[in-house]
Amino acid sequence: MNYKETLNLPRTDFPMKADLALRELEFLKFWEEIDLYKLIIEQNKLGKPFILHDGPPYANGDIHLGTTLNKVLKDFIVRYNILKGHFVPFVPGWDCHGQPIEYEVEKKLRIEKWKVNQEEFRKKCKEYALHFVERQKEQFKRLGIFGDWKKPYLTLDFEYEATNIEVFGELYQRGLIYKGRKPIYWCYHCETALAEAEIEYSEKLSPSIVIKFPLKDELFSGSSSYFLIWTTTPWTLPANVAIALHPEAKYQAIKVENQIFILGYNLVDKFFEKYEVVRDFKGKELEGLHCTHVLFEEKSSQVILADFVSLDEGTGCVHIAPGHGEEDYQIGLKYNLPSPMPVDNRGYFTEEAGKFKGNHIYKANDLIIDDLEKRELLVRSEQVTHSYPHCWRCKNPVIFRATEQWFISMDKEFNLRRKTLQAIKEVEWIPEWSINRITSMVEERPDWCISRQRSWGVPLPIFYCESCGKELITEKTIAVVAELFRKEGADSWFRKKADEILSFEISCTNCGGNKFTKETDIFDVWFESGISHAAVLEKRKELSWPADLYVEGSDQHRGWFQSSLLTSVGCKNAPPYRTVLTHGFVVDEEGRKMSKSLGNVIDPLEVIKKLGADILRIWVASSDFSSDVAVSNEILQRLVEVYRRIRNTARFIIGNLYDFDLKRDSVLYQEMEEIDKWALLKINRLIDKVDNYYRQYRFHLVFQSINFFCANDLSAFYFDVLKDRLYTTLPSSKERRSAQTALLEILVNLTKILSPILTFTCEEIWQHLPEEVKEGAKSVHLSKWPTVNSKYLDKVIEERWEKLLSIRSEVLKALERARDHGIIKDSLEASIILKAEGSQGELIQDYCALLPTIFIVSEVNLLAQDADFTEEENLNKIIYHSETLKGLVVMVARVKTNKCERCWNYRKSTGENPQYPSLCSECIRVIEKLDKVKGGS
RNA sequence: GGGCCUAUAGCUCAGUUGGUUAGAGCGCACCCCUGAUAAGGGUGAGGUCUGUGGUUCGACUCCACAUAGGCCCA
Repeated sequence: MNYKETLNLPRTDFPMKADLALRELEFLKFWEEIDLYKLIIEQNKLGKPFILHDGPPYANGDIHLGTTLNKVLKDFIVRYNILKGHFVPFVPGWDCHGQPIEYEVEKKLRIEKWKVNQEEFRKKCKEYALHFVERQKEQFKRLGIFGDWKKPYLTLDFEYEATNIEVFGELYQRGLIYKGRKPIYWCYHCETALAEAEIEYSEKLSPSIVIKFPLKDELFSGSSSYFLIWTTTPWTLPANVAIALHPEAKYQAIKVENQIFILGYNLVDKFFEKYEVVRDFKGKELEGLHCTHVLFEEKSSQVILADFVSLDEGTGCVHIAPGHGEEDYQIGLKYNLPSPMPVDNRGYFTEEAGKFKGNHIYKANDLIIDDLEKRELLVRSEQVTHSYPHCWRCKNPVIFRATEQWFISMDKEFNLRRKTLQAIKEVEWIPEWSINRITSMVEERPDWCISRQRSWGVPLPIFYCESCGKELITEKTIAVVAELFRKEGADSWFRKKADEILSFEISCTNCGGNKFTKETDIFDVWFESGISHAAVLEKRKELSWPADLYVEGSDQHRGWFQSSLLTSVGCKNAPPYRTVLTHGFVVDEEGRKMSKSLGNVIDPLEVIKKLGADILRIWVASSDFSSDVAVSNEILQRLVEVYRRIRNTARFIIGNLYDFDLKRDSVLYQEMEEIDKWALLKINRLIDKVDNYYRQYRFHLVFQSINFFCANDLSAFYFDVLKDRLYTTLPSSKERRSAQTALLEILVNLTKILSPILTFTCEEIWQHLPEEVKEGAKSVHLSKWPTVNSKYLDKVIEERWEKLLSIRSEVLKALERARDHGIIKDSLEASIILKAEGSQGELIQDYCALLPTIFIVSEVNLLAQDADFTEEENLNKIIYHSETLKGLVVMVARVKTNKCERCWNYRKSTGENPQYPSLCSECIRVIEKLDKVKGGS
């Protein structure tokens, strides 16, 4: 007779195979249909607001694992807070302006920027940006990211563009904005500024000269002294203002034919064969000396110190022209040096270059060398070929040239630096080292250059007087431009003439003129994204300023964290965020960064197609994001296994609830089996633990704890033990209903606490749960975080079962030995006798009746206190002395009773009833009752 | 070259204020089950805690240096 049909085996249509790539799409559709975002926002509108402000990714290309990591982390936080009942509007954003898009548009459309008008070009840029906004939006949605995708913020929104103007105006009012000079790449042929990406390096032939700067100060009596410097750009010498030495490096003064030369100690032999050493110096001992300018005797050049000076090439003494180099410029700021700029747009020397005026710089090279030779200041002159930046367009060599730029001052009266450093202290930075990083960056950063000579961005709202050139920035002009941008967008700046914009009575504060021109520069895109707190948090009614949280990669200490902070402190004297959370970068399994050349790039879109978004989400959840996060195919494969375990845990429960009706069948806590109480205790401990981990943003611990619970507490123990009761007892028996009551509660809670991570799978589980437990939530994401039921936290049960479990693990070891010796195969074939002392013995005594269930064996007996095992060689039994539990001895033998065909236990009663020769008495009782039920119906 | 960060089993992570034989999940090997079945259970093998010095009665833990890697600068 086949008794299988009399068992209550699990039944479910919840598939074992996830098929995430396909199934996830259904849930996306479902969420879309019910407009989940709106429902959640509506449901939590009275909750405490939690504002996580999204940093805008650049609208260029598809998402990668870096953006995936960032958005998924944010999503965990957002969803956890939603479950906690908070009001969590999440408005995603995109950074839409800037040079990379300009570059791509030029390249892709093969249009030459200077041949189309600016408006046309900007239109193309806009199309390009919007195209990628849409693409990335779909990709983020596919990842299961919760957010207001219907109304994201874009830095090219009119309102957003207008806010740039307002913030600029505010900063200007407060005296933070000034016009200064800064060297940038400049092509004299195209007469334009160039961005980093528009530079190509190629070989160039240049003069290479070593010259001597006469020392003015008397250092060594009797002889004239000189600093030796080396340069490959003689044309920059007219702009020389200083000579830089390395502060810690060793320098030497040497005497050659009554002239004294000062240069790097280890470089002397490169220049001189015969010499006499006069003295050694450290670079810093020479600071503050003055030399006569090599070209203009009336000018001087001072000796300064700079860490960037190298003693590996040249002379160890570096010619400094702040107008012609980034490093020179920076050090010039530090020493407050002038930055003469005697070169015009076309590469010709101006008045400022005195006798070289009117000459093109490359022609002037020769003139300068001649001049130096005439005045006996030239030591060596030759030609070298070296790698040099060229214009990508016209292929001519570019120059570094200081031009007028707009800056935000760090140290003027307002003292932005000091205020920002103060503001940093008011913010919580996670992890802790993050505060050091931002602090030292703000301490050391130079003034912020906010102007760019490009087209794709928001113009600086500045007018210039046509007659005297003075800039015009007033409250009124700012308001007018802001209003214009709000209505027509920044494009209007390029469309309209200055007097069309300034359609009211206004005159120059300097000369009274009333004709104006417009500024052609645009804002640095970091300024644009840096004002998002003003353009988004302050302007959108569902949001508020400051944000509770910013979450970005560690590179943003220099980027968005800082640009946001500076604009916020500049306008409001306060930081735009309460907490800043930083994450690391995505690297491969060896810790190397992802790059095409290393061939270790993993595309999230491919992973989604193959494995599903939930696997990527698990990847994020399993990693400690505070440092770099590794990914590889092996890592993803491991995660698939982990996923399966969790999925099957849920499936097992669902399958065992097929006949459970919560209202009809649930068992009161106090009437439950003790092991079921233990299971409820465990899930509640887990809820509490995981709650704390979520709050601390320690998602990998959330995930580990849940994983451990599923694998260890449930699958390996609770479920395994439960099967007998679930399958073999009468369907409506209290024991079985007790188990089902616990199982349902476990699954409901598990699903909720896991839903911020496994968004899709938890929704799938939710759809398989009975309505009564959902409290009306048609999506798991509309449910509430479970409250820990303190009634379940029974310490006595907890301690007792911890001990029982440790005994169990010893018994399992003994069973394994018995298996090795061929005494048993299935653990139900085992009969166990335990010997234990003291409290352990008492515990075993108390639970003796339950132990066969817990151990999944057929018989367990306790050896009398004074008795002992006879340790004779016996092939039919195993005696195992526990190493970890003192005094515990486990004897395993094969049962002598017969196997019940239905429940598979070996029992004395099996076969006693001739009517059911293969069943035990317990199964007979169940069968007869089942028959009665069947017969009656 | 500078600032900040990271380094524990094949993979992902724990490891409380320095204190016994360094833990877990996954993977792997072997075994069991075939009533969670393209599932489930058990046992086990894996670690000079990146290296070298130092502090200490005692260091995975504290200090210094080095190596490898990451981010940001130069």
